[in-house]
Amino acid sequence: MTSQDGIEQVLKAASMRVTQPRVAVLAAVAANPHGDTETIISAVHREHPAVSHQAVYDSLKLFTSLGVIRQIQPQGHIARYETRVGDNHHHVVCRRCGKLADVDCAVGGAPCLHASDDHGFKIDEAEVIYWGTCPECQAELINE
Amino acid sequence: MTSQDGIEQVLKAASMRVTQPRVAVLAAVAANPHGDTETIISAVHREHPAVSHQAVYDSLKLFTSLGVIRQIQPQGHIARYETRVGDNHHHVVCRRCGKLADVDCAVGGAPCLHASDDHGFKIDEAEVIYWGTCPECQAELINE
DNA sequence: CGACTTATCTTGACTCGTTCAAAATAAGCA
DNA sequence: TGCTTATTTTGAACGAGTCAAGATAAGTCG
Repeated sequence: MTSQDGIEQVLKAASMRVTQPRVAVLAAVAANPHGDTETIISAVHREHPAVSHQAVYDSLKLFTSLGVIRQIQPQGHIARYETRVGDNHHHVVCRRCGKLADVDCAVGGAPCLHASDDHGFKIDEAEVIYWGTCPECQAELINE
Repeated sequence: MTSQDGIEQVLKAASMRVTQPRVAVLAAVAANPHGDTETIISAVHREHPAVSHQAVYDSLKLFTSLGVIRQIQPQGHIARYETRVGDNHHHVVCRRCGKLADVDCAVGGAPCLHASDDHGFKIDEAEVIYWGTCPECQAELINE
């Protein structure tokens, strides 16, 4: 799905050009699960030093709107990206160090999607973020 | 709970001073449900023109850490605040205009708090944000 | 009640992730 | 191979939020 060919398919299907920066960005996101923008930019630069940060931002935004990648941005943290989309999974965030991990839906397919009173809103997505403390930080807290 | 006396109780219990800016900020948050920082600052200024934006930021952070108010910050939007805390309710956000509404828990007391696999994280909160389109925006979209 | 201590506030500069805009480049078509 | 125009590069700008130093006032103690 994020293979070289897959990328081209997706882009062409959306009438978008297949460019080096775009391919590099998608590869970087796939290679750095939950990586933030900074990480993605660095990863891209390793292979293609000439790619500008702007191109990375543009590509990330494009892929996000196409549904190929997903942006996650917990409160107080900068944006992170992942290629795992469409399976309705959620995330746990460590309050202390900001680490992020995937969490499959507790309830099944599309949990929590029905609010008790939706105020007339037409809801299309339920985003769940679990907050807590990661194993490493738990250990460090004990040693203080 | 956010009455004049209540505020003093909370602050004193935490060994914090009861100051004009703090009282004004809490009153402003109570009077502007889901108001963003800009709104809170304006509201405070109406009564106390001399209060600085920094004092507002400080107070908001203080009250948030004390658990008196809650900060909500959907992706791509600036921080908003509300005084309704401790009842585990969630929010719907309009993708189009950013409007925010309260949503009571669909499942009951503390839904979704148990992740299927928590990766060793010690989870203390489940934050749910529903994304959709508010009634007004639905109407406008039809008229286009 | 008045002086003191220090938490809190004011002021104003600054950070940093992200966006904007114009000129240069290269992807894809003919 | 050349052309058209979507993308990129470049470099400046934005804005919510933070930092730091000195001024102020809340609470305390005599």
